[in-house]
Formats: sequence, C-alpha cells, structure tokens
Amino acid sequence: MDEQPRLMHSHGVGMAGHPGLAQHMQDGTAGTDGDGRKQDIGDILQQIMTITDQSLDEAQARKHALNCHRMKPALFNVLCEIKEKTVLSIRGAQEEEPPDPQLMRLDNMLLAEGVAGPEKGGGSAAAAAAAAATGGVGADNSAEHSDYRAKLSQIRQIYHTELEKYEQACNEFTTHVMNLLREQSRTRPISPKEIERMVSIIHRKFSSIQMQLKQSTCEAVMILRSRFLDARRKRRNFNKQATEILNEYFYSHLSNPYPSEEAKEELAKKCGITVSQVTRINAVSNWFGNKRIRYKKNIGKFQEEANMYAARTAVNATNVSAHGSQANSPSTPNSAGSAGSFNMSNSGDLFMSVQSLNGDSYQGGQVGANIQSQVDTLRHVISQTGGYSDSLAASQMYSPQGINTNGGWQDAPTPSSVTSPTEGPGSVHSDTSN
DNA sequence: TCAAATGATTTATA
DNA sequence: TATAAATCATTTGA
Repeated sequence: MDEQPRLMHSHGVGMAGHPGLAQHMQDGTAGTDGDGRKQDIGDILQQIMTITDQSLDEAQARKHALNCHRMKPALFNVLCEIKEKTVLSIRGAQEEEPPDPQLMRLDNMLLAEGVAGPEKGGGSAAAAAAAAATGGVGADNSAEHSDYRAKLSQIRQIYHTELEKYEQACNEFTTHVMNLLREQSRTRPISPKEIERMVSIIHRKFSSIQMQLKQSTCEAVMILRSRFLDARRKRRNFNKQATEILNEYFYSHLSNPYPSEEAKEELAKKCGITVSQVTRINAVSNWFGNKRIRYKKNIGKFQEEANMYAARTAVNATNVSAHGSQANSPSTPNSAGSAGSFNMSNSGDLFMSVQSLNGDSYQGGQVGANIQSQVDTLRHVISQTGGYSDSLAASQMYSPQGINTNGGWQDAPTPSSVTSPTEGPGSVHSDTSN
C-alpha cells in the first residue's frame, strides 16, 4: 500500500528538469508559519483553478511560476495524500478485460472474407465458395468473380486506409495525453500506472471506433456478397447438350431412373457442371428428382420425348451392331451429335421404351415408320446377341413407363452406373435385372 | 407480357 | 438420408 506515495514521489523525475523547484525543495525556507502556509496553498490552488482560463503564453508563465513556487512541494504532498485515499477506486477499475467476443467475431469474419489479414487473391476463395454454395452451372462466372474481387479489394483498401488513420490518430492522441499527463505530473501526483490506465482507456475508446469501422466493413462485405450470391442464385438452365445427356440416361433407365452417386458424378462431368462435387451431384439429383416427378405427373406429355430418346438410342444400338463388337467405342454419336453420349443402347429400359412405341398403352403421337424400323433393328440386335430373351420377357412385365400402379417406379432406387462400356448387348445390367 | 418450362428449395415421409 | 411432392423463382419463347 505504501508503494503509491513512493511511486508518486519517484515520479518527481519530471521535476528534475526544473532546478528551481529542486532548489525550493531543498532550501527549507518554505512556510515558516501556519497561516502563511495556508494562504500560500490557497494561492497556488487559485492559480491552478485559473490556469485553464489563461492564454497559452500566460499559462506557461504561470505554470513555470507555480512550479518554482516555494510551496509547491508541500502542495504536492497534500495532493499525494488526497490521492492515496482515493486510490482504491482507481485500482478497482484496473482489472484486465477479456477480449470482446463481438470484436473477435468481426475480426474472424474480416479475416475469412479476405478483408483483414494478408491479401490472398482478394477474397477469390470466398467468391469461389460463394459460387459453389449456390451451385452455378458451367463456366462464364469469371466476369462476376472479377467484379466481386474488385469490389472486395476496394472495401479492403478503404478498410485498411481507415484503420491506419485510426491507428495513427490513436497513437498521436495517446502521445499527446501522455505528454500532457507527464507535464501535469509536475504539479499533481500522477503515477505511471495511471498514465498506463489512461492510455488503455484511450485505446479502448479508439478500439470501439475501430469496431464500428469493422462492423460497417462487415456489413459492406455482406451486402456485396449477398448481391453476388443473388446474382449466382439466378437459375441458369442447363445447356441443350446437358439436358440431352440427362434425358438419355433418364429414358434409358426409365424403369429405375435413380442414378448412383458415381453415376450422378459422371453425368455431371459429362454435362459440364463444373462446380464443387457435392453441388454438381445435387444439381443432377435435382434434375432427376424434377424429371421423375414431372414425368410421372404427365406421362403423356413426355411420351414423345421418351420416344425420341428411345429412337435415338436405338440408332446407336444399330450403329454399335453394324460396327461389330464395338461397345467400347469412345464415342457413340447419336442423332444430336452429342459427343460422349451414353452407350446404353442395350439396356432393358431402352427396350422397354421401345416396346412402348408399339404397345397399346402408347399415349403419344404416331410412331414414324423410321422409328418402327429402328425397333425392328433393335430387335434384330437383341436377337443376334442371344441370351437376352429372358430379360426381355422380364422387362415386359413392366408397364411401359416403368411406373407401377402405386404411382411409383417399379424398382426400389438401386444405383446404376452411367456407362456400361463392358456390357454386351445381352447384358442384363441394372434395370432389366430388376 | 404472359404462360410454360425448369432448376432450386422446402417439407414430409419411409 | 434419399426421395416424393409441393412450391418458389427465374428463364424462355411465343
């Protein structure tokens, strides 16, 4: 407890630069009688009280006079005593504060968004993540990305400029206050701890201002990001080729249009869906989900489409047949000329679809003679392979569209592969095996 | 401008 | 957890 007065006195170093005062403290001539002393102290206090009302030069002169006053040490001691009595209240307010969780959140967010911390591509990762999160399809997002990056880097720049300004202002103000306190410590007892405390108060004030800056920066980033996301959220239709690929798979697996994860992945690749794996699988899942439900709801409407794809696949089957055992052919061009189309010509589903062309349940329009010929060709292909008649018979157990009377597909969703390169025409892979 | 098409999201269900 | 079904929100084409 007795450390405080010692500190205060020791803080008298500030007086070292004033030999006049030191002289006064040593000569012992100060205050010979009580009344005189009181008057002197009153005089000094009066001077202190009025010092702020004076002009700078006048105040300096007065300050100097005050510092040199013979009663100065006595007054200093009195102030020390008074202060010692109030020191508890000061100590109480001196405990360390834990880091503000809100500030930490803001810092983390700014760091994550690439605004704070080292610049790493101006938050392109965040932009990419944002794009991935929304499940964009295909390319042509680079323009939006660069726009996002440019705006983010603008925010970043403003943030850093402002932050620097605040820090500079904080430092300047702290230095100023410290100088002021040191200066004042000549006339009143100010411990280094108090200066420290004052500095921390200033820092706290400035950090609250910084927090406001961080908060508005975060808001700006959020607005930018939401705008970017909104832009990405705009639905984009798959291109024609992608739709054809998906439709081809769908109609050639009509009895069980539930692609496995691998199949979805491969379909996504073939469709050119270039976002993150999870997202592109979701996109394919969405497509199949929508397709299944919409097909089921209005089979008649989709019949024509089903026929078209069936016919198309039949042509492929014919081509495969014509080229001998070329099931492993890298590309099986179809009528649409889509490279890398699926070689499903031999699936039971296809046959089923084709069957529907002749079946009584056909709800669509008339089947053209060319399609009929394809059916015949396909039958020929199948008969050539041998050993398919069983599965053929099995497939005829299905209703033409593969939907059972309960309104669901006959088969439980069993994963089926996208490509079946190793399958010969007689394969009973996937759907027909059901 | 509007209806249809369509990808995504949400909710319920097994 | 995957899927069905309903719904939303956007795109497309007449």
